[in-house]
Amino acid sequence: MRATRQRVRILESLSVLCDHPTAEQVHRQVVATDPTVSLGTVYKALDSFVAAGLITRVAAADGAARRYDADCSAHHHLYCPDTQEIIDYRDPQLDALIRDFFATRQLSGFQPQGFSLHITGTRPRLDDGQK
Amino acid sequence: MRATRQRVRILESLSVLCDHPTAEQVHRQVVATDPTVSLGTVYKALDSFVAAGLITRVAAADGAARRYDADCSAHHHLYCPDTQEIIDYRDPQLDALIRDFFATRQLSGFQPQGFSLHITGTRPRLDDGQK
DNA sequence: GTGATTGCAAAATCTTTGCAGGGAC
DNA sequence: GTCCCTGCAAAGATTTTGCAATCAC
Repeated sequence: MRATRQRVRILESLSVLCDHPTAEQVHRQVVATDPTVSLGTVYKALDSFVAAGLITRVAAADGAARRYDADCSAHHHLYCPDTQEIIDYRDPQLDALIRDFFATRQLSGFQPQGFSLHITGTRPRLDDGQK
Repeated sequence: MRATRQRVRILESLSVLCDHPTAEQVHRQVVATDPTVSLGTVYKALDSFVAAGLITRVAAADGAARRYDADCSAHHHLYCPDTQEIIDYRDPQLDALIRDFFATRQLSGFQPQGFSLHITGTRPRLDDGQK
């Protein structure tokens, strides 16, 4: 994959936007440092990144726009319907628990490759270092 | 909520479409039995149903359109990126496992209300009664 | 030089909205 | 009768696409 100026800027912006931005939000961030980058390019670049496995699309139940997640390490999501916030949640113990569960319980015909737990709840304030 | 002809038809269609249809697919199904129902009405009715808790929106990572799930009982999703299929997966043991986990581990500031596990994998063929 | 990538703008999708008329209660 | 709901069509929002020019390699 070619390292064009635009793509580098977009990747930079993704790391700045540590939440789960929409394509539009990524574009706004990119334009702040490089006003010539077009929204179409952002869409194309994000597609490329997803195809390359650099980022993932987040499954947002509500809200119209798709969102992207710059962080590809396995993690889970806390979702607050009130604020539309999506917060990363990491917990190795939880991962192990689920992984062990599927190790013993075969899903016939389905080969699990990964999983992500979406936890819905209210008033997210992860004021400890949980994130 | 008023039980209009259109809404009844839409609910019927949702139960026929046991997978996770888009608004467009619901509309096609409804029109098959009642050609006068408009797409706009389908959107409005689906919104009402979601607000009333009768159905939920499914978090589809890929694909442009939102999808709806007529089944509100707690369940998980098997997702195959190749076929874009979303398959319901139910497992009380898994539910208990996760519920117990969060019972002991408090997320500070976040009050979990529900959860859903999204399992990504390949070639789903749940040829047993797992579904 | 070659082929992937960009910018632009138009098109295609998907969803929401406004409003007058109609139906459920 | 009242107020919510419908149909329609237009608007809005989001995403994709085509193509000539440009850039990374």
